[in-house]
Amino acid sequence: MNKVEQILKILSDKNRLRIYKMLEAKRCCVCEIAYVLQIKQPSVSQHLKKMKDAGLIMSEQEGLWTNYYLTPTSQPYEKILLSVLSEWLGSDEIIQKDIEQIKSVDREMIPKE
Amino acid sequence: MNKVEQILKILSDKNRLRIYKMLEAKRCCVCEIAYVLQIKQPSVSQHLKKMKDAGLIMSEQEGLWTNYYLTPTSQPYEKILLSVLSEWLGSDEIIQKDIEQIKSVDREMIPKE
DNA sequence: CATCCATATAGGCAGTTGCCTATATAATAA
DNA sequence: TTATTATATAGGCAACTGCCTATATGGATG
Repeated sequence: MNKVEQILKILSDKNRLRIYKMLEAKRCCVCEIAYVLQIKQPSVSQHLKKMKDAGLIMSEQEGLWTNYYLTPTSQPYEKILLSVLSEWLGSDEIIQKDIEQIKSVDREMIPKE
Repeated sequence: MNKVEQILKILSDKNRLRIYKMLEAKRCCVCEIAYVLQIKQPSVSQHLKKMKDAGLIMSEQEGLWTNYYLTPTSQPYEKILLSVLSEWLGSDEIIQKDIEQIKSVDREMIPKE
């Protein structure tokens, strides 16, 4: 039950749901996500840390950038749960705009606060 | 997204997950749930209120007792999500004990504090 | 009516959350 | 090395959570 509870807790936050869907669309760095969510970079880092600790996402260094991406889950229940959530969220307007935006954003061009 | 978020938030609590599975097993009154969860009656009432506000459960008066039961959902995504969660939780030891206990408990015989 | 009983509500408290600003870290570039 | 840049971490703060105790509510019964 703890694993279920943990995943539900992690995903029961609007911004983390948005992050999840963005990472589904493409690998993202912290500043891209911060730009789309319109919150400060440290807040994004904290969300990503929680999601990473829960095993939902992973990261890879690319120079100065850290690219985050979804963990390819093999656990059947988790897999199904996430895909249902993903589909459900797919019909959300904000999510749709996020995906559009994250796909077109250029990480080199993001104004630095 | 708000609906998704709300449901995830409601279910991201261990005791509420246990309540959900108990109500799946049978209609329960507050004192039965309090007995199984080993928490005080007001705490159970509060959990139930939240779950009811989220539309997850409903209640019906039966004399002094209030019987709670799962809302028959027609919303497809919610339905699938809940059934996946339910299956996943079905393999949990604590949940299994809860179900056994809630099925055999006699509401007339619960020691009053 | 008055009492009893199951449940609901109010209020308090400690722990958690999500955001922020300030600062540290680590990789790159000059 | 020093400066720059992206990210991580620390610390603070207001809001929220889940539990408790005390009390209110309302149906059932004598």
